[in-house]
Amino acid sequence: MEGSARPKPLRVDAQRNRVRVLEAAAAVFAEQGLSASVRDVAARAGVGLGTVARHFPTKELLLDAIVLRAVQEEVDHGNALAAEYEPGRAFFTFLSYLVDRGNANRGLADALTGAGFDVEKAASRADLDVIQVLQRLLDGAQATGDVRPDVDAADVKALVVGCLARERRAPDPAARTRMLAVLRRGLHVAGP
Amino acid sequence: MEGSARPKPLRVDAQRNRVRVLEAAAAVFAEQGLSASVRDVAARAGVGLGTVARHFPTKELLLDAIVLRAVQEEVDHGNALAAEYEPGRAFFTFLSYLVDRGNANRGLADALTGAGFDVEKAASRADLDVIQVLQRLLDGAQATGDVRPDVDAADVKALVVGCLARERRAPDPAARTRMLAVLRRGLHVAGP
DNA sequence: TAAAATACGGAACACGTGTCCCGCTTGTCC
DNA sequence: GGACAAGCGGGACACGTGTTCCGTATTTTA
Repeated sequence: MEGSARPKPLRVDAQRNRVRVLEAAAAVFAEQGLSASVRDVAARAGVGLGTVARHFPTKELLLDAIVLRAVQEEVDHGNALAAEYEPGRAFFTFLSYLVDRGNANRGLADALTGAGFDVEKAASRADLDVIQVLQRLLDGAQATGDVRPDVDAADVKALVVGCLARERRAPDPAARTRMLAVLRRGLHVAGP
Repeated sequence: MEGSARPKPLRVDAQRNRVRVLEAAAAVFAEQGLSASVRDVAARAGVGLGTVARHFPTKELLLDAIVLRAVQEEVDHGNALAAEYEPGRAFFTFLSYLVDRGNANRGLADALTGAGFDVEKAASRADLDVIQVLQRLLDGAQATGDVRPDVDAADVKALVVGCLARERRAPDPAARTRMLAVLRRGLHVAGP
């Protein structure tokens, strides 16, 4: 009830360019992070600056379009995990998933960190949604005694940010495994 | 063999201004992070832009002066801990110290993260020194079996960055304690 | 196919920031 | 105390980046 109820449909070339801009923006932000310039996006899309600006009058709106879509995928994945696995496994699998995604996409890592993009402000839903899903999975894992009860979702998010910081320069799957193992162990409830 | 062997000693007002600039820079970078502007530093010091630029021709040199000094303190503290406590305690105390410092000084947190300052490049000694001390303390704690043997200093540094990310918006001593507890537990060797 | 509406490209502008420069001031030395 | 060197302030410049604007090109519609 939004994209189809517009007063006037976009011209075909405008539709095509909009898609191109979105694809280019996704690629550029994934590679360079959210501080990449709008010029880079326009060049990658093969369009002029004005075209980008018309579809997304402000860089923040362009970031919203990209980041919100990606975050929605994360939220969906988190909910799917919650439905499929028992709480503890769902939670820790989601952690691993977040780390993988953040390492593969610098823009997402930036969004999680809050670098160059105030997630809580304009695109408020974005970060909060990740936090909310994280909280939901965390609640489940804490209820079953799989995770120590004192930590909250913001703690977990920060730990994920730490994992992303590890591979910022040189990707290293072994390090990723180690970091996640430390998190797993650190978050587990103290044994008897 | 450096500050006193200059061809000509600085004029007294130049010496005074140099100190003022350094103090202002330390304060501004601590508050705003390393991306704070040189103009802010000059204004805080009560001097003109030219004065800052003469003493530190480039922002990078100014950052070096501030960051290297602060990092040196951290290194010294780490070495003192190594001398005073047994390895495990020295290591975990140093972690706590790094987190406290990073939370109290946004510039140091930026330096640790590598935000707005390529520590490994010009001021190479800076970050590497923290890494080295961390590695030294870590080696000791691993030798005594206090810390799991697979992690390296870069892993630990990244985890500290994660702790700093937690309090970036709103300082929260309770969260800090929790995060450090998670780290402690996560880094401990697996029990029998 | 011709007229009107719509979109395009990229130059121009605004703004923040690091760096450079020069006329004036202040400290130093005889 | 006067001459000269050294330092000072802050305006000017260079540069990157987000945003705006308008003459031209393309699509839509009658």
